[in-house]
Amino acid sequence: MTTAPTTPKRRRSREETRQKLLDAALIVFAAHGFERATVDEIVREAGFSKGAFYVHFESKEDLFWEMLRERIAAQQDSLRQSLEPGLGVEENQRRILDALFDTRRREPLSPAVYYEFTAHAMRNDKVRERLADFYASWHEFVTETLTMGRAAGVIRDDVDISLQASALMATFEGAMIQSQLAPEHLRLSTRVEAFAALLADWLVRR
Amino acid sequence: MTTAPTTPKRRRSREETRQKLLDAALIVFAAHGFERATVDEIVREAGFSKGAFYVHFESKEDLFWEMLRERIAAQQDSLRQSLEPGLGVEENQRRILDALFDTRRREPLSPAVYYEFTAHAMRNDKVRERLADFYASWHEFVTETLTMGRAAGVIRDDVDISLQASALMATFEGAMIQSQLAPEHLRLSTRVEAFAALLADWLVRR
DNA sequence: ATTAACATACCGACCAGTCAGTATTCACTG
DNA sequence: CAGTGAATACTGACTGGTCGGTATGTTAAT
Repeated sequence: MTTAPTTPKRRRSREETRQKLLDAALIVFAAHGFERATVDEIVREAGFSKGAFYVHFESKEDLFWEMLRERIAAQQDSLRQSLEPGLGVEENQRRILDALFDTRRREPLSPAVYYEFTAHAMRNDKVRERLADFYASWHEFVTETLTMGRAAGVIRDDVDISLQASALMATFEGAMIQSQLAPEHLRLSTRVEAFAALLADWLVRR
Repeated sequence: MTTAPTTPKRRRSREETRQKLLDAALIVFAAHGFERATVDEIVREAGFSKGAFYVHFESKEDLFWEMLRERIAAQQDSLRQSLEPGLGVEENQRRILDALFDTRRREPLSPAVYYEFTAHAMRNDKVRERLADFYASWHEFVTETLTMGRAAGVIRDDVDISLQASALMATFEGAMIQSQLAPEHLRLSTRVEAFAALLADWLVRR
């Protein structure tokens, strides 16, 4: 009697290869961005040949979508885990903002990659619509979180919650750009606390 | 006796060519972005040959900087003109926010071009530093405007003004991204007024 | 005749995607 | 269990095309 039937060797190998390609893609995209990253470098990094790539993915963009899906899911999971609804008002508010910044700071894919692809999406309707779905899922996530905050009496409830979520997301995106781009003396990454305080002042019930 | 000595024909022709190339570049960059825009298409659009291009510009990136400088100056001029310090509080606040959105909406260079180049800058220190200078000039502009608003008693003055300017810029950048990217039901461009009201609520003295 | 302004042909590098071939594993048979 | 053919996973040389930049030629003003 053998051990419980595992997935066949073939199949396991296939999935391993796919995952290695995804991992390599994460590294290469982070280093060079979407346009400049080459399939050749991705497969070299993964230790495979070009042919292997096109067995697993239709195109470079196809691969990118897969990677994006994985990353966004991971980010949302990370955020969900850092929210503890049982804590006090002050503490919870701080946690939300800290978690927002921390999660993005730890992200292996640099903000530049997201912005580059966003720019790409702005020019291509098909791509834009697909990326908009991801954006919508973020919006939903933020709205849910704000709803929890309102229920706990932490978040102000005198404005439209969807608009509130949009505004929070907009502010956050902009802050991320600044943290990457702005000259040192204006950089917010070095004073996240101050910025978080501003955001809090805006969001919090008063 | 001839008429007053104008600039020599040679020279005038040279400057005209340069300007035509810049105009064509604006169109082509807007259509395809920085990476995908080709020098060939720019010169075709301008009605010249490739040789002419490299007489006037060192490289594609060189041309882009020139264009960026021109566009940002134009935007700031446009904003400056729409601010009339003599008006009432409510009216002036509305004008500031409207002007912000309007100016960017009318901009011939699409937001995508800025984001793509920003992403490019995030990966290259030399480029980043140079783009950061432009960012700093925007920050200075916004700070000056806020200072005027404070003097008029319109803008709240209980937070650091530099941070306030950064936050306003961040929010605005994010809103622009959303207006290009978000799905229709979340798009802010169709409800700028609501967003402006949120921003105002945050900025305005209370 | 000289020179500035521009034209044209070209180069070398790059790169996404293809395809015919190879090595490895699996399924089946006797 | 050995043997065998077929399917699978992957290889890597190749293609067709693109594009930034250059070298050299041509024209017209001075």
